[in-house]
Amino acid sequence: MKEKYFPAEIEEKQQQRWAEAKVFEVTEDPARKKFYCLEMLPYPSGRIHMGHVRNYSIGDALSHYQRMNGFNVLHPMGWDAFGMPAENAAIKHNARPDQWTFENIAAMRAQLKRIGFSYDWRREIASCTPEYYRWNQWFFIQMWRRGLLYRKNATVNWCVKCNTSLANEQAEGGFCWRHEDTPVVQMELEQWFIRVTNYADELLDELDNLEGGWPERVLAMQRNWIGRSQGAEVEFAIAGNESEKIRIFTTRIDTIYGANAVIVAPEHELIEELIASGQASDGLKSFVEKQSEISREERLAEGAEKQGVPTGLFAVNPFSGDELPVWTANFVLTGYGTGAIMAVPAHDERDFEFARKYGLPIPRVIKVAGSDEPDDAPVEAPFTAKDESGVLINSAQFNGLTVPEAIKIMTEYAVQRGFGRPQTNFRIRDWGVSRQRAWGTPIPFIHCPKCGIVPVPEDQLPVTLPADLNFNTQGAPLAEHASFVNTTCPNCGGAAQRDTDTMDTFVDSSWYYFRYCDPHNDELPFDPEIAAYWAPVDQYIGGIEHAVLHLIYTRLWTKIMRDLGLLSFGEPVRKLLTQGMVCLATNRCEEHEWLSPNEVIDGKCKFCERPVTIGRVEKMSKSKKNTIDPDEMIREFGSDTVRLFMLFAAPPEKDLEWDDSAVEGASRYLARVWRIVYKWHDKLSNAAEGEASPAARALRRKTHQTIRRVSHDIADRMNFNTAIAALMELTNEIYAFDNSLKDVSNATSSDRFALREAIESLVKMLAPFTPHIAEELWQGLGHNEILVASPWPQFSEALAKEDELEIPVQINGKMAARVVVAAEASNAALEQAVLNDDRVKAKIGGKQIAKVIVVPKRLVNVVVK
RNA sequence: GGGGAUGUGGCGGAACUGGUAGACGCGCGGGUCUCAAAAACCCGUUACCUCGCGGUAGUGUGGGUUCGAUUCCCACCAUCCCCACCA
Repeated sequence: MKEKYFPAEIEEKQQQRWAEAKVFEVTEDPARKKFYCLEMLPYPSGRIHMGHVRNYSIGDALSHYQRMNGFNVLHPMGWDAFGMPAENAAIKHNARPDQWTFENIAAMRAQLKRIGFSYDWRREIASCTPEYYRWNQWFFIQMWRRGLLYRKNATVNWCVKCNTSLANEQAEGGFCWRHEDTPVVQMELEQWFIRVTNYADELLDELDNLEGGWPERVLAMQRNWIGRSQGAEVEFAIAGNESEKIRIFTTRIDTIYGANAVIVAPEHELIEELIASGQASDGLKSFVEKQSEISREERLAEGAEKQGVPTGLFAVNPFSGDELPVWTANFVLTGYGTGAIMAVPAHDERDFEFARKYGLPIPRVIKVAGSDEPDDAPVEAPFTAKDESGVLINSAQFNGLTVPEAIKIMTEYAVQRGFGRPQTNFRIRDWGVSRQRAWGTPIPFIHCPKCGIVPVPEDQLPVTLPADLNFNTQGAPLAEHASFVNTTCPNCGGAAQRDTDTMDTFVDSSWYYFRYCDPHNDELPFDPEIAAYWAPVDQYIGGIEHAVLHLIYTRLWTKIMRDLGLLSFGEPVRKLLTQGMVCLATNRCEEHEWLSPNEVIDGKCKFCERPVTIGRVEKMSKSKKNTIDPDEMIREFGSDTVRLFMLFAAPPEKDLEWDDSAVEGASRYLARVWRIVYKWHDKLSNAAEGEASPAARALRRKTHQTIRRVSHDIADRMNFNTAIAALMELTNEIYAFDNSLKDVSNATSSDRFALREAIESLVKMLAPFTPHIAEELWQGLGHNEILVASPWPQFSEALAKEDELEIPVQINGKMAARVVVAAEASNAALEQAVLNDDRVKAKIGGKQIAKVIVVPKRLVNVVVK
């Protein structure tokens, strides 16, 4: 063992030992408990960044801990390898996207191996390989057969930069998820869709079961996104043409006697008919035209002012028989519900605003239960409560019912009379999965002029991407590749054409971690029996940005796989941790804009010496140049130091600010551990438990308390920061003990026993966080077995127990004194000790003791008057 | 507008189910060692008053519950995130 800590020398050496011993390679073993620890797979952009390092350091710490605790730990890594950057590289540098991608993968894999994460590399997958994406195609065909995949002409989100359509989830607030400055435009296109709505109820309801294992905000975001709303559809006949109906959706059928209008979206088919048949007024035509011209963002940006025009038609309220004017207005949306509503101004904010603006009547039909306000009192503000506080008035035979009763009874009434029915609507839509890109999974269908859409026979999968695509084209490279497109129909044998869309890359990541379970299977995506052993994932770790993207898709896909008979469960992830971002302050120079940390010298710009403005602490990003390169840090300090810093500086779910001094602190700590182990490593043999000095007993107590605390902090809370703090405390105790001995030769056998126990426990417990130095020190202590495959230390309650306790004493809840008592002292003895204490007596003085509250082993509060 | 989260020293953060607020680390100050410096080791570090013993205040703000509140309840303020004319 060397005297000084040189990370570069030991890290590679220990990585080789692990690789040779295959300690991270696992197979199914029904006799052992499994633990599946998963980190979100990266896109192979070319370089690992600090966000990755943090994510994988968290997962690695947990994996090591569970492995040392006897679990059969599956800890894999792979590449989400399809997507736009490869295509952009192909266009820009005339490269091949597959070559570009595989070069990046090689570079990043080498980086991950240098950091020494405990992956089973035999299970590595890349989603751009035919061995992988063939199963995407297989899934599509299974889904097609079950009606879960379909094709329809639809208005889709289109990003002009990506030059492709996007799912709703990828068009956040009207902007492309990859180009935050690029508004999404709407486009008519025939597309492939996955029938998410079949699973909407289940996707929502099962979120309740994830409570406790998933962060509350992710659950809230998913609930929000799925957006279930229960109500009813009601048909209003058009006056004078009773065979024609307008179907409206409402969650408040109880307010229907208060409707003053029916309002349809400007895109509603009724409007189209009116325009087509020449019945539309000029005002209506120009209004509709204007609405179609302005984009979604412009509509929202215009301050959301409500605008509408009457259509000239009237509709009959099926409950009251009233004829209501039919309007069209900008705030009624096509694509949600039926694209038509009834307006009830007295009980809806929007309808109230609209009625005021256009001078429509505002009849009230609900009032506060028990109020003696007259039923025809003018409405000052809409009354929208949907609970028992509202009672129906002005509603014929339904008067007197509470709102919830009325909703139920009036819906039933509508069903009986045949003009309505209960209806549940969702905000979530079917998933548009076609992309007009070339670097993705080809959609395995053939368009035959005679037979229509025909799936590629399963024994002809995969449909592979041609290697010689031409990316320097205005159009779609796949569609222009004649030998790819032109084929024969598997059904009739006639000439036919392949589908030229590719799949959304979120398909790839929807099921990849099941493939890790059985990565080389060439008959199925995975063997259901093998998956049944490893899955579901016990702990998943990744960024919050996937809360409503990947994490909804993968829950959906799991349910589909269950229905295909591949799985026996529908929720893929037991526990989810959304780790915080890695942040750094930005620097800005007037002349040279964003500056990287090493372009700032003494607060001045390196290039022009102008003073630099320090900006906000933000997520590390290339564009703002506030990044720290993991490779540089690891070269300077070693992988262990970088990991230790990241795990110690903040709890995993919080944002982490990079701090050079704190990194040095982490490095200093490891050197400090090294020195004390070096000092004793060859002097701890022949130690016996024997009669221990008080100091040795105290050290043993600290050791066992630390084992208890660290185990709890990792396993039950994933609070690595406090676990590491506990290890630092133990280290300080070891130093104090070492100092108290003055000289190595003073140590008795039992002193050395206590020291050995403390030092060996410390080294073992460092293994999850800083595996290389721990492994090296373990060897230095004379152990031949591999530490990261050795058992976690166990603590003894008896040794962890304190002999004496220092009990705080309060007088009327304020801190007054401390008394030392035996740990076993009874409540009565404790109370007696407190009341006999001179300081306590003095503080009580002449006051009378009203009562004494004794919290065993914790505190005594004397209440005086 | 609806929903979710966060708020503790100079800084990152501790405080388990209501029980000694500030663990651990960074930074800062002091000491030991040294010709000197670095490193290392040791001590101190919420604020205010006090030479010291000690005292007072203190976990965004204002209330409440309790013997006792960073922790529970109510209202408010600030910051961040998600959804948003969704009927």
